[in-house]
Amino acid sequence: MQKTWHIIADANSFYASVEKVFRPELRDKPVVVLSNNDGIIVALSPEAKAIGLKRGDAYHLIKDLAQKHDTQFFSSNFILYYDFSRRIEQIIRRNFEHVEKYSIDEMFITYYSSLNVNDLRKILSKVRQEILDETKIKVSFGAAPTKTLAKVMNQYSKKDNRYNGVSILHDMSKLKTALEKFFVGDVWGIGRQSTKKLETYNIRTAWEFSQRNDAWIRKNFNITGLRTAKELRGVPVVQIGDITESKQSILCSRSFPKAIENVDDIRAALADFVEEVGEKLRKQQSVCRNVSVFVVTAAPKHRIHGDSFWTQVELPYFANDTITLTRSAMIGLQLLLKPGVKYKKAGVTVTNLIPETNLQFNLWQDTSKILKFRTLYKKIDFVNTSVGYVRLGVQNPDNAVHAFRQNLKSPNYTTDIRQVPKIDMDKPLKDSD
DNA sequence: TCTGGGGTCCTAGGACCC
DNA sequence: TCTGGGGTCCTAGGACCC
Repeated sequence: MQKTWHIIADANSFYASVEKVFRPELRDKPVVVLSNNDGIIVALSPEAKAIGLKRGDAYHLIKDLAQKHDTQFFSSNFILYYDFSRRIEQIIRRNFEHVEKYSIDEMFITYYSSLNVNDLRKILSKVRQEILDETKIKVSFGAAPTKTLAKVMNQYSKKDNRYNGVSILHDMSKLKTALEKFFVGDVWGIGRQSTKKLETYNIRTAWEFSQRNDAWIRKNFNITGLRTAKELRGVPVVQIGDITESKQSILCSRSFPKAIENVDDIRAALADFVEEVGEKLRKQQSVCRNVSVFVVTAAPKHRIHGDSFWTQVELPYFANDTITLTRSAMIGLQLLLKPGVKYKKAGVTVTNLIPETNLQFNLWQDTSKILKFRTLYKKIDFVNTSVGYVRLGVQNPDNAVHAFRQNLKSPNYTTDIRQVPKIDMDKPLKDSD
């Protein structure tokens, strides 16, 4: 009989594993990847977890301790990680028909099959080995009748080496056992707030949560919580959007390495962010109607976070050219900035997106100007992706005070010919090379 | 000196309509 | 004494994910 399997493929400690690929001498060492500006930990190898480091720890606070354990730090190198993500995706797609990319290191597979559990295990193990051979990245598989249960099984396969990276829930009589040992806060869809609330009801395991009645769950955790509970019971209800589909909003924001007070510097930073957003918008062939701008002030001494201020500007027409977007963003920014205040972060979001082809004009609009901008930016995008560097006057590329601090970045080994790993031809090759 | 960034979905409440 | 009812759309903010 044909069965529907939901399978999640998830790369282990993805960013840290990618960094290790090119630095084999770090194989058994703690490796940590830092956020932009080398601020906090965003990924860590198992060895780094073992010495007590956690995702979210501030670099400057754990640096000394970590270095005692010979930890290697890296600034994040997204070009490199995206390239590996793409390679892994290709291998999965050549093996399975229904694949949804869920994040940079996760893919959901829907698999319709009458295979028995052992044959399914063989297939997943084979694909896992292909990925390991071709990219040197370890991927874990979890398979179950629902996506949420697949994520549960995936965690089991990651935590326990005996699974060899493949864990399948095929026998629903084993469901209770699997969920009774599973902390409710680790369930996909149950975050910090819900975990806290569940604690007050004395609910600690995924099993206890799943056994509550629908009305109670709906009341306390709304429709999302109810969906999670149903999935835990084995009823598939969760749908996800593939991240490769068109986005509904596009955001670019950045913390500054140093707080900025100068208005022109903030404007230049925001203009850069708008440009990035515009490029992404045009790449997915959308136009937007709203541009939101936000700024975050530098935090007072006794606080970690500053205050954040936000405003939204409606464009006169749906647009995706950087000139129109920048003009509106600057109007928004002007409303937010106060003299004498230092800012730590700024960002811009475009919302209310529709496909470019749906673009409608008002009767009284000067459409020739709008179309001129669109054509202009097709050309600018071409120039910028090939040889050139076309920017608006408000941007200030030679003096970007908001440039990242990235002191620990690895080379773009796989995407930049000048940065490919070099082999020293004077040294004799060993078998291990 | 120093603590990412980029998304999605849901809901309550307000505005507005008849 | 008593102060409609029902519907839609939009928005801000919260919770969650990686």
